[in-house]
Amino acid sequence: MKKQGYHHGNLRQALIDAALALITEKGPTGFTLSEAAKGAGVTPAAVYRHFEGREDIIAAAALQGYALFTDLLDHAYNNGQPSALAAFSATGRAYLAFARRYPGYYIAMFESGISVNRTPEIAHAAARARGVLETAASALAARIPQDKRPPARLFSAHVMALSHGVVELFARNSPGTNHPFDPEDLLESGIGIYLRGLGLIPTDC
Amino acid sequence: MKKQGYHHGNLRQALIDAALALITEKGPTGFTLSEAAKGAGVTPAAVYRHFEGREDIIAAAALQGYALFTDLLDHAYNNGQPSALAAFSATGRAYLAFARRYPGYYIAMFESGISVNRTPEIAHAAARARGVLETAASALAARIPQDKRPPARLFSAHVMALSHGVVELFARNSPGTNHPFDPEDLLESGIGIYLRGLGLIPTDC
DNA sequence: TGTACATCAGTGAACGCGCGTTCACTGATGTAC
DNA sequence: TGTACATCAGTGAACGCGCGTTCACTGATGTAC
Repeated sequence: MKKQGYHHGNLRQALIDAALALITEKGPTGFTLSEAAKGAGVTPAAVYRHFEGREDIIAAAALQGYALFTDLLDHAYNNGQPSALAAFSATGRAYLAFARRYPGYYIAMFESGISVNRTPEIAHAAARARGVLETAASALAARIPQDKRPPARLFSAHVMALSHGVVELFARNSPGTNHPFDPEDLLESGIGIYLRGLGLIPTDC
Repeated sequence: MKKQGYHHGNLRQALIDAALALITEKGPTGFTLSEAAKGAGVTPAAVYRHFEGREDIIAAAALQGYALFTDLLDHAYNNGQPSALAAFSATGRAYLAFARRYPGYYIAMFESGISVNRTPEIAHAAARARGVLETAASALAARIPQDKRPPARLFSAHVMALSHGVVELFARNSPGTNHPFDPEDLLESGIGIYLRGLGLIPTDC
């Protein structure tokens, strides 16, 4: 937050950061253009030098979020090392870790009402993130006999749904709600059981 | 919508219905007290005869939603008949069916920002719904050898998370988004693989 | 059955507020000569 | 190095709007006698 006089320096990013802070603190509804401007130490009118309007700020935040998300997933995937299974699990954990470490981005991406199809850029960024999960799923699927192999997209969709559900239902600290399970454990055990169901983890039957 | 003159008859329910319609159409943000009043054919001020304010309407809708949700889940569970497994699967399907048939209720319950702990009534209603899923999970868990049986709450949480994730990521028709999978198939296959992982459906290993 | 009256669900005008957005402007910066 | 000027990122005042909420009110309903 280095602000020296009339010109801001990097107002665009400062506005996105302010928006993320507001979203994190008060939910997607609690974000207004005016307040984001105030957060960045600037008049509401100045916002229009960098964004088309209120929604455009959230969209920009979501776009950044998808890029970061992809990076984290990709880093967790680690080119499928040390094993397809370990890499896949790590990717699942990274999903939850992202949601917990960057709630503002997560909300902008999934809860703000911004459609992935708002701009081609966002659609592309979201597709890249999905791509990482599907790559991880493919590598893992290769270990299942071809005739009983489910489409990789199907089970990456399962893992996405499970992860998203865990985030939304169990990783949001609604005041007063005390969840009986640690979200990380919940996701880990859920994916474990699921992978056993696919025959990718040995059962003792 | 039978409105005969000065007195409305059942304004309270009419307001809830108007709120649900608005929420369904425009999302949780697109709901305003004034517009709900207009939808019910009444002055905004009249709302205060029945509700404490804007949020109170959503809370009332959510409460009704939880009651209906519980009924549907309970009906699908059907006292565990014809089998624990079939009853459990039916309950999972009912989760998704509720979200698709009553999107307004679903949004009020899960996406509106209304906390389950807002009132004891809502908390209780939500707990009842969860109770049905846990009962179904318990009956099923009884078929797993006791020493390797996971807590019923754990795997009912898994199924809730998977179901919720499927609803949020794949059952919302964001304009322009074309999902490769039918949500019902996605949930069904996901639960199937999961149950196989628990050893509740025979594998051929 | 008819009248007086209490109850209560609605009206409609008014309010203050913060919002998003616009506009003509001005101060700072960087560049050409 | 110094000056003139173009560029552009910000200001600040103003706007119209719809919001939630309040208030004194009034019309409709139901009940006591």
